[in-house]
Amino acid sequence: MTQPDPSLDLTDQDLSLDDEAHLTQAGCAATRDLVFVAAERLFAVHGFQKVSVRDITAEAKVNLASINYHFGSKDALLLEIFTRRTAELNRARAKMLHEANAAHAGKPPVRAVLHALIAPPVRWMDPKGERLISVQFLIRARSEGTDQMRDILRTDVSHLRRFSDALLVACPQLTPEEVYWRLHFSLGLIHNNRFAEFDRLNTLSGGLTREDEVDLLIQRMVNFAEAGFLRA
Amino acid sequence: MTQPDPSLDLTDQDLSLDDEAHLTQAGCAATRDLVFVAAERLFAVHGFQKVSVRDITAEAKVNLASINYHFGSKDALLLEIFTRRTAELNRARAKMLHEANAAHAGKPPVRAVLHALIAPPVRWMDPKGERLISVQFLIRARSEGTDQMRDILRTDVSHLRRFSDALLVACPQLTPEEVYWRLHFSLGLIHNNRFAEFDRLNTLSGGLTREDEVDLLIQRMVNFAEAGFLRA
DNA sequence: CAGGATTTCGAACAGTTGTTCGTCTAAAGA
DNA sequence: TCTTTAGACGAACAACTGTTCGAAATCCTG
Repeated sequence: MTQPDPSLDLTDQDLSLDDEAHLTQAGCAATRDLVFVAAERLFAVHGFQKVSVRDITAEAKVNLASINYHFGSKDALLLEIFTRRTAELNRARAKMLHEANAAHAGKPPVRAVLHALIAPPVRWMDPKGERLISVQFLIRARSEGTDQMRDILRTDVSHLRRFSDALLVACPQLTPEEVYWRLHFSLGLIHNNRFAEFDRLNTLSGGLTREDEVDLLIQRMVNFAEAGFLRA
Repeated sequence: MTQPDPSLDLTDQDLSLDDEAHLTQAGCAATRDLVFVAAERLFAVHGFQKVSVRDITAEAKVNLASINYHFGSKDALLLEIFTRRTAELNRARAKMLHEANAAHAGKPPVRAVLHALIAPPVRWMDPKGERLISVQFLIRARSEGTDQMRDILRTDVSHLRRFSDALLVACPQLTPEEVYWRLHFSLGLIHNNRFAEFDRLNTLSGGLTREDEVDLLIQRMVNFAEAGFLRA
């Protein structure tokens, strides 16, 4: 690592941030946090428009006016959930890309880059974990989100560019345009994995009940994407 | 006010059906058709929940009660658009698969099967055509649709099974489970190609303004998916 | 043209939406 | 102890939702 690329690197504070630092101290769940988790769950399950502020406050067992008092508006609450979860996901991806860079002298192979891109969100999909609703929320935000959310996704190319730069280094035979398209396709593998689709696939394949199902799914996805990148 | 019976399934004699046979004769756009096209457009652009019946009737320049009179309810209108467009898309795909079977003595290669799966919806995405809103509507229905719509998609495995069967024949070295997963991934390539994402990609790649852009995109997607299937 | 059927129209319905207001409670600071 | 202040609470607001109804208008057939 004679000349570290700043775009592929991470600042130390990025990697050490605590995702749950926002919670009220002493683990005491304040009204604000109750609203946050209830809203995220309901939004993830039923969609943004179908959930009213009364549904949220009822689920959180707090007063109706709490949302407007603590977050300003329903849309502001939505946006705060979105920005926090997006930052967490980006951080997890950046951390894995950082480790891949360290392990391969700044030139990680295609498979390592794709793994850093795919593994974090798919790991969140583990039904045993409590991150499932967060990734379901983020996937929903991609299509049902407000214009402001989509602007954030669109202007957040700096995060995506770390991966496209790494893939360009790993695939010198490909033009940048080709790399961008195949990266786009790889992202499509992830976004299509909402859990409603899992049922549809279960009808065909016979179920996903294995214990290590998530890791196996990651391997399948990385295999598929890697083949698309290694193609001539 | 008789309801049509659009069958989502398809037999070989259906391949010659006219998609626009439902329109009022002599091209005269009746109120029902005005509502249909206006609703499809608004739903595709703004989403299902954000569009009210007053938005639709205003866009169509018809009376407010027209939706309930001609379709029964807002949800029934939504469902009719969905079933019709789904049937049209399935028919186009089945026709291409049928032709691939005829051209390859019943054993088409992987590439031909994937092309039959990918080309029809991506062709609809051509901004020059008038099918763009239809495919945008269908993509939206996949995540925002009612439970009834998702039931139709989930139980419509007979359509998808034609392709999985053809892929099983073309890839005898793969287990059925592997084929189903890779087919799932290939579908993800398509569903991720909503046009909002195109802008995001444009920021990276520099724009998609070529005349034959759609055909080139189909080639890229088929290349990517084929590589994933031909992988050992 | 007559008259039944079909469609259009305006108005209103009852319910839900996000938000706001004034008041009350309770803990912290001086 | 008195004052300040952040938060919780119930009630209400105005706007909007999908739907329904009866009357008016139009079309089609005999």
